[in-house]
Amino acid sequence: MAKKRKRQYWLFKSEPTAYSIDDLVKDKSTHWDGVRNYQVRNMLRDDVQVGDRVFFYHSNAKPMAIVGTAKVVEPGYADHTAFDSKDKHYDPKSDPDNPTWFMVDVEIIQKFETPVTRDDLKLDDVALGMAVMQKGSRLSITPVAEEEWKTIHKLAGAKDPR
DNA sequence: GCCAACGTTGGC
DNA sequence: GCCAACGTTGGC
Repeated sequence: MAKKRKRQYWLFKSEPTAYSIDDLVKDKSTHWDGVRNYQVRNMLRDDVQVGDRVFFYHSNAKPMAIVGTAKVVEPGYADHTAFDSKDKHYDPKSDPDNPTWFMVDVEIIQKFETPVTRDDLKLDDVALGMAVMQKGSRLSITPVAEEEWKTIHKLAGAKDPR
């Protein structure tokens, strides 16, 4: 039997005006579409796997915060919004037979009762080390260490369900 | 292949 | 609203 890959952790950014944690609570699961950055594309295509855990982060928001968690339920596949000329993220250069852009599906685990705000994150040494906290960090998806995953659950006063 | 101009992201 | 930090584009 093949050796089981260890679960990995990620942080996905979204502007709540575009898609918020409440939208995910309502939808239960969603396509994480619209990524148009090659570094992030590579992660969605190659690295993000079913069962991986995801922090949902609100960017450009009041407050900016980690607002909940989700899990990956479908690995990277073609982002069909790139093929739709009416879509905001339409990219005529992406060929359906050899797509440029990828997305994954995620499903809600929990919305934190107490979001962990960016200001909170600054006050914790472990949280402060997260990729999303580094100056100039613009990637909409970044890897998260297991220690960071646990620390943020503590800061949220939340359980980390299996 | 270089790099200046331009556009976008996203914190402050 | 400002602007730093990038990523992308296109002329050369």
